[in-house]
Amino acid sequence: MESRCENCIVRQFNALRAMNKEELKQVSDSKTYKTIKKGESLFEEGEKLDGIYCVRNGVSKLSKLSANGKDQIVKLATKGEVIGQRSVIAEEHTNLSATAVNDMEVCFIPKETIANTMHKNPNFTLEVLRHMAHDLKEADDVIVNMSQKTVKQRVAEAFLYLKNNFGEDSDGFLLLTLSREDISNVVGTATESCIRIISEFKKKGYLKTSGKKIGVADEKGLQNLVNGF
Amino acid sequence: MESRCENCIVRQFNALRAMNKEELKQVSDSKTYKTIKKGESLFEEGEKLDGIYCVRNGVSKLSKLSANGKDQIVKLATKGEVIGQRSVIAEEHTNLSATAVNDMEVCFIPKETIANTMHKNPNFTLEVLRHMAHDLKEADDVIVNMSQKTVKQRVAEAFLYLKNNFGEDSDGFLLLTLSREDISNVVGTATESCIRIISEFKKKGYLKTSGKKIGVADEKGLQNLVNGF
DNA sequence: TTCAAAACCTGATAATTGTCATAGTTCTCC
DNA sequence: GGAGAACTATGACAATTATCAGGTTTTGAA
Repeated sequence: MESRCENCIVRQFNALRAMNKEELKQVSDSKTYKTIKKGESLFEEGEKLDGIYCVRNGVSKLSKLSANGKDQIVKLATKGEVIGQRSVIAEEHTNLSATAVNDMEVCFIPKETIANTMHKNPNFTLEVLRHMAHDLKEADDVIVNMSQKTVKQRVAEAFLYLKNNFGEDSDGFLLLTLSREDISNVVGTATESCIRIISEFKKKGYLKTSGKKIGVADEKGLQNLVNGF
Repeated sequence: MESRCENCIVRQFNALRAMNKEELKQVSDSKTYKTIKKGESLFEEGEKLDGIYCVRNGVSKLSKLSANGKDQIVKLATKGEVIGQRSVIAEEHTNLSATAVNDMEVCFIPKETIANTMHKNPNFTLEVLRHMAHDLKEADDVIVNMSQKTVKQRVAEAFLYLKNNFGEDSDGFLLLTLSREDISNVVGTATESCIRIISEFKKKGYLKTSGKKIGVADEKGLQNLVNGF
């Protein structure tokens, strides 16, 4: 399953696209390939990271344990995204835990390789900066949603997000299946409340289910709910 | 009130510390000095920015209007901090509005000057990146607090934050006086709920007031509350 | 100084959300 | 293929928080 970064499609989605051939070669030579099984963790909150992870396949949840014992999922990272860069750049311990939501394939790139390129290639650093600027905007938007929208609106928004970012199969069911608990932890609510709202949405025709799978049945309806109608 | 950036103390707190003499001269020559009165806005959400603001004095709230008509304050920026860099770096319209909470003095630096330095000086870009990494961490923490802590805990936390980041006078009253509405908008709650909790904290001896001024009277007590005791 | 507007405060009530208890369902793995 | 674990579901109730309505106090501008 190993391959050369130069030919990696995934790279097109992240800051590594700004690297030149020589730099990519260095990454290719120093990287290690890993598989992580569903439920296993890439790293835990507070750990010191020696490099960053580039996701080739699968999805990871980035979460933080709060004082009341609940995990808050802050972000879901999928194919093409890089995990751990914030901590490596700031030279701090990680602020979040990363856990595989399904089976994953990732490349681990040692921090020295990254630091090396950042000192030599301003374009790469700038590209990393742009990606982080984007992450920051998203985080700010999440803050506003968390504090100003009702749980019902946030659940609706979560399903629209899952549909638009992870897609659906030919029958209209979400490709990324999260447990009810994970959905609650994205939304920031009690699992029971989340389940109740999903049931309600099903009754109202906004969602459909088939076994464990959930699908968006009425995107407009959900969108109206999010917008407060 | 004009002065040379080379001698500006404020610069020590932000990414401009990584600039060399020549670059600072360029900033000094292109910057403009502005004063903004309490309540006036530096920019509104959705505007296109032609540069960044470096705060020399005063405090600005960065907020976003949500669908229900309430402002959510995402960050308070004070002396030494830079405002608008995210939007300039990402070359996007601003995501937040910036409004002066009290009278401000700021320097406006055209984006060309910044872009110019970023392309030439990797250390500067890296320093900007580090600051943004820090902002992102703080934003992630806010997300967790918003979704997992009660309003009471968040109010307690807000006062501890105000004390530790903006200081208090010799009588122990907060130097930064926010309206009850602004506090609610930081905490993400209804103004009435916020006022009620402030009253309660006063009765319990956690806070003290004198006219419009509020002071932290029992830091330990507030901290315990935040931690869930 | 005065008066209107804004800010602050409190009570009553309703709506939202969380918690606890319990039961059904699905999944896993021996 | 069956036992136990984990996940999903629902009801009853409690706690939290928002909303509305009415006051008082403070502020700022004429």
